[in-house]
Amino acid sequence: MFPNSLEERCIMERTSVTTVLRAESPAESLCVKGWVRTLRTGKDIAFFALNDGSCFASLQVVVTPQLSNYEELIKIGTGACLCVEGTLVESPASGQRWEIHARAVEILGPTDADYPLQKKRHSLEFLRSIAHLRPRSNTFGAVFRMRSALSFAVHRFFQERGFMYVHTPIITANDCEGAGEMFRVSTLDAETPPRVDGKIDWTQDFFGEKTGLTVSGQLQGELFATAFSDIYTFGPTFRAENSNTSRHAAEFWMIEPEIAFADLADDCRLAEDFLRYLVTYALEHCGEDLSFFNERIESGLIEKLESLANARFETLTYSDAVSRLLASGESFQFPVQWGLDLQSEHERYLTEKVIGGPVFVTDYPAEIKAFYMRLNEDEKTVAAMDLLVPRVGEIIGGSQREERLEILIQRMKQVGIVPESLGWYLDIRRWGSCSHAGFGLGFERLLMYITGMENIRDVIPFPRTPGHARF
RNA sequence: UCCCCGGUAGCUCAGUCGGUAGAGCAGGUGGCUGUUAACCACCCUGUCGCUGGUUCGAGUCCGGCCCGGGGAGCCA
Repeated sequence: MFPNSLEERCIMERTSVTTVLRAESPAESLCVKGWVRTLRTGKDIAFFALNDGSCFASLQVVVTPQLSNYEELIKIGTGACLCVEGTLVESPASGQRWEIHARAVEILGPTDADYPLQKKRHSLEFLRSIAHLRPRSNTFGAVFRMRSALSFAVHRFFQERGFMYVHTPIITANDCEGAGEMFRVSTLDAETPPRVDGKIDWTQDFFGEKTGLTVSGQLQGELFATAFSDIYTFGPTFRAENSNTSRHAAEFWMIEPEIAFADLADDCRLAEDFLRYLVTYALEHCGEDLSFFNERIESGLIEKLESLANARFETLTYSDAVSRLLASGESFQFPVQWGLDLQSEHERYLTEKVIGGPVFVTDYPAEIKAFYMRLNEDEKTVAAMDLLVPRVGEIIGGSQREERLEILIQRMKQVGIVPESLGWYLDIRRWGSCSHAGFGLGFERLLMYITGMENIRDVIPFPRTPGHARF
């Protein structure tokens, strides 16, 4: 197509910027491809900062008028895509160790004056409005490299421990999981759906019943835990809540391990190991990106993460937590009283002031927790746990599950769920039931904690929130 | 969904008491430089979110709507 073009000659031997920057010695000839972040041009010399996303740093390309297309090159704009072939040498100037002296530069994709990204600081809101271009910015480059690295770390943690990865369904007919509003999945004609007695006849829908997008893989996860002992899910989750906050999205990714032959203490130990592993992984493998977040996004971030990685995780019962809050003398906006759920301000006070580190709050009143959590001996509380960390509050929520059939049925009736509608879930308790436990971690909330980003939309490649499904 | 704040050039923002719109960056032209978000000079850039109203006159004051941000609720 382009015979003898530089691009064609380079295809087999492109070197990533991250590889080039890790070089031990100079190289006579190599080829890099990427997008121009900033450029400084002059009559006798020009500098391009070339970035290919393989790492945070850009590679300095030095271009001189000896190149036949020099006049054309110094007219390119930020964002142009280049193929550069040249010599890798140690940089004589400060600011970078290596630079490439170009022998040939081909403009693979030019830009024009309309290219929205400039070599200046943009607001996160503006970048969000051009979600298709923001991965080329420093901040989002770092965020999405981090997202990829931590996804891998999640799998590595569980796989190293012999957990089985299970794909729970995206489409589900469980309308009573109680975890939030579901998106409807239907092939019925929205204009004129079939009706019986004025009501929509879902039996004529694609699946023969009312279905929606999953709000949690936990129930199916429990099934697999009672066959494979230790399992985890890690997949997309959907909530149709009209909540417009910096911490909620309509589509997000959730991690839900489920372990058989385990009680609440085992569950807490797993959650502690997991969080410590992920934070340590980030510190060990994402140093360059973390330094950027530490400098530009959240000052003190690395110190916060190191402190968590080395912290002792305390445990406090809900009853003790309420007593400690009442005894603190602190005036809170929301009331503290046994039986009421802890508010965000209470959670942060507990982890930041009372404990001064990560803390599990356990054994909540049954009335404020889900039906599947195991009823304690006192018959007032359930074996639930929330892991609270400084600056964020709740980051993990889990429980030991109710494995006793009669008690589970009773709890379902109390909260208005028809037991027959979840017959398949009850069957676990009917045949070969065993104690089991698990927890849920919102992947984006973890990312927010580790990167310091304050809006959930800024850690999702293409965020979906009420009124927004563009790109 | 509720409460608070905001919307001015491509971007970030200023705009006094209501008197007819401005700076930096980006873009263009030229100069200069082993440069580091380079620098210097000149040039270009506007439906002041939309819509009604008050006024001789509205970016500025008032109502409605749209969009964005923060907080709350719900939760992960």
